[in-house]
Amino acid sequence: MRSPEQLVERFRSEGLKITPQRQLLFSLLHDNAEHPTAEALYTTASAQMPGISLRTVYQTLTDLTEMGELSQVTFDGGAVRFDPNLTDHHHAVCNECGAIADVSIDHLDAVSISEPNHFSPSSTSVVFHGTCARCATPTSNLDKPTNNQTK
Amino acid sequence: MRSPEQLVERFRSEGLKITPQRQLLFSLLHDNAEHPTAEALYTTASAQMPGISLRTVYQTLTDLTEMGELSQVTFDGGAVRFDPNLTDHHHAVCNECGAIADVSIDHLDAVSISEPNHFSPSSTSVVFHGTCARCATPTSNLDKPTNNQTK
DNA sequence: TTGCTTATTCGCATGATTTGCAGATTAGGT
DNA sequence: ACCTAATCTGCAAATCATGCGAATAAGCAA
Repeated sequence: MRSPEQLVERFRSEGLKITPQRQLLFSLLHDNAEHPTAEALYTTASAQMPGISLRTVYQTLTDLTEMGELSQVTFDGGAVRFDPNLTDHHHAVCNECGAIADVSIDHLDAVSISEPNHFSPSSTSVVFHGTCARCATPTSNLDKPTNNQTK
Repeated sequence: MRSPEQLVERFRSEGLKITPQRQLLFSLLHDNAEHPTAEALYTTASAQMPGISLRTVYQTLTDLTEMGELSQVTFDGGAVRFDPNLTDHHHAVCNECGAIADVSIDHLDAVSISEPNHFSPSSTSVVFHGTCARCATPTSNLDKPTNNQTK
């Protein structure tokens, strides 16, 4: 996703209005690597802007997705999560705390479908499930984030 | 998933009852490579057994999943789909018709996470999006299945 | 076969997530 | 300051899934 400033420019140039709700969401999403759900963003946004509507959060997220500024991802059937990272990347989901990390992958080009089934892939996504560094460390469990997994 | 006969044995040995509803679902799931949703199974089951409850379908699917006879998969935030294929495999989703094919993958072991982020993956799943053989063929579009994608 | 016990089925209510709709509000230009 | 279209908001409703209690039936024993 572009910077809040660039998004303001883009919205202006497309005749869309710059509202405080949108600006807040721009800033909450900027460089956000937490893959938040709409509810999570709503909670955070509400703290800074009491009265903002969940409906508006959904609307803005949908708009940004349609503009290609966000992508949506879901893991294991939970709620949709929003990802402002537009670079080519994949995800690692921690089974313990539910954290989702962006990861780059080497040698993905080596992966191929075994059977000659004539499927023409246009994109490939990889999801790792496992244990994140924080949860793997036996010491200082106090620092562990609570489980954010939806399902 | 095991054969319906083997499942009957397993259920018996665990003190579970063999009901006609369960037997029907065993047969509908056996060798089923369509990755059906609970609703889809309910529709098919209802044709053969009018009056069967959607609740029972969900219940049986959950039971089989907890027994390790089925796995659940979701793509792009749609409804949960059930997969009786217990072998190590991945999926190819057709963007046109929504069909989901099981695929085996070569050289998956070559894939690795680039960053030294200390994430310990216990499993890796790959999903290809693209065009299936049937939809890629310009001729005989009449044979094309209708779009089954949920979202 | 009859009857008993308990698992199972069924239908409805409920929960979670997301979208549709319509009226109130406001950004941005005149 | 005023206008108008875009936006926000709250609520209803759609979709998918699960909890719960009453009715039913499978499997066993006599």
